[in-house]
Amino acid sequence: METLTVEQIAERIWLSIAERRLRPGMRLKETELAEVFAVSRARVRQVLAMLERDGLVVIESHKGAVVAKPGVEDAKDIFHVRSAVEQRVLERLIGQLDAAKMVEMFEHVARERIANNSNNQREIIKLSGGFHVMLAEMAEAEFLCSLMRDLVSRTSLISAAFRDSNQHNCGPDEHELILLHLKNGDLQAAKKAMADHLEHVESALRLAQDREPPRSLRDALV
Amino acid sequence: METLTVEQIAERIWLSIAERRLRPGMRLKETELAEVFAVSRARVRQVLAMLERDGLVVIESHKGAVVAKPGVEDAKDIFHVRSAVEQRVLERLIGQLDAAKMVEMFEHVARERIANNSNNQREIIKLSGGFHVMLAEMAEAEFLCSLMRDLVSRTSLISAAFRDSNQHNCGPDEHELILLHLKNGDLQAAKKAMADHLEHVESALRLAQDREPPRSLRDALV
DNA sequence: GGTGCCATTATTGTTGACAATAATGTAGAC
DNA sequence: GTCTACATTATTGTCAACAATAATGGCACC
Repeated sequence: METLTVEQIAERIWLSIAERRLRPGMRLKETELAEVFAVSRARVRQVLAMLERDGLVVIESHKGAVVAKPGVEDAKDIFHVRSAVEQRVLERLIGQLDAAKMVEMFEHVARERIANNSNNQREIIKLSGGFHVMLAEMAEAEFLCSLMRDLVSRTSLISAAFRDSNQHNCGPDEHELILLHLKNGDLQAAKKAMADHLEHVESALRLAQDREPPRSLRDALV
Repeated sequence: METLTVEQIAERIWLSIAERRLRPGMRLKETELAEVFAVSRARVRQVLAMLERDGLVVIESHKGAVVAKPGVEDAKDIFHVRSAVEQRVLERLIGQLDAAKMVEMFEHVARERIANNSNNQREIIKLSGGFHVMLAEMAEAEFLCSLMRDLVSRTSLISAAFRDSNQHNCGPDEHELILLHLKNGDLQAAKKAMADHLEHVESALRLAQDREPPRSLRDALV
């Protein structure tokens, strides 16, 4: 059996969080993860460090890692920053588009639709986040790209923490609408569609109050 | 002698980059760093991973770490995102201010001025970047804070790469002006002052062309 | 019976040795 | 003399054992 790379393990954990199999506040013991993924603890440590930088887990010295538990304020801030960054991505993207990129983008949405129809939750999660990262990549701005990756992973966590059901909330139709406006070269319409899309995602959550039950006795008291 | 922590080493390296003692493209060998700071290679590795996430170094598999060499486009993008984020920080900050914070902020500027007068380059660099991070901290938004830290460190690198002399370019006067507007509760004026300040910093650089001489033969040819 | 203290255990943090990989230098063939 | 193939070296990647720390449970004492 091939040993998993750091990135592969990180993605697996990210997916588990997005699928709400790993809930905010849950502890991630190094030895446990090492056994599950059949790798050394050193590698698990790298993975956890990476997940921490993406805001998915928090690590306390000599205490270990737990899945991060974003508050309502965190969520609102991230959505606000994200909408600003997505606008910036579109601004840059409109000047960098060509036919090949356009095709690739529509193909991505097509894959989203297939996953949606077959109700493949894992693929749906990967692809709907991936759409926004792809836009940033095609804008060919290194920093925007890494920032978007960060924002998407944090959004996944927020979505997992505050969403009611296991249903995804980032459908292919709205993505396609953005692409259509881009294809027409209508930047303003694309930005509007993006803003609406993000607002739909945010409003699908219950950000009014912290509804999450505490994960442990400690959480209930602290 | 006390062994240095990961953060301390990272700061030392960051300072060296900001002071242009470490130039973009320079190689950072693990064993070398381990000797210099008298720590194990494992710790150096953690430091390098941290610096990579901050965009200060790039790590290639089996090749090692080199000081990042931002391009003009990178620089412009980072400044653009930064100005947007700084505006957001001020918006949040205006609602979170109290007398104690105000005092602390003016004290920070006072320290900047002292460092400026005594021409203590190291302190100047630390404090002028620290000013913006402090603002984000006082806005009490976790994500904005970590994002600002990231942006400030990337800005330091850009500044080191594109600035002509070793002179700093983020003086205390403009910082104080922002604080005065905040004290008066004039958000618009504060935002304007911040935008002007960032523009001054950016225009002090030579972003028109890549002036950096190549760091190695390879760079000159590739 | 409750409470504070100490021993035990579980978990993280650190280190040095070893393996894998890429860069460098060298010798031989043409 | 130049080029290619091979050996050497330098550097990074990986791991498993050890040390340090915090959580747990038991015991005496009040």
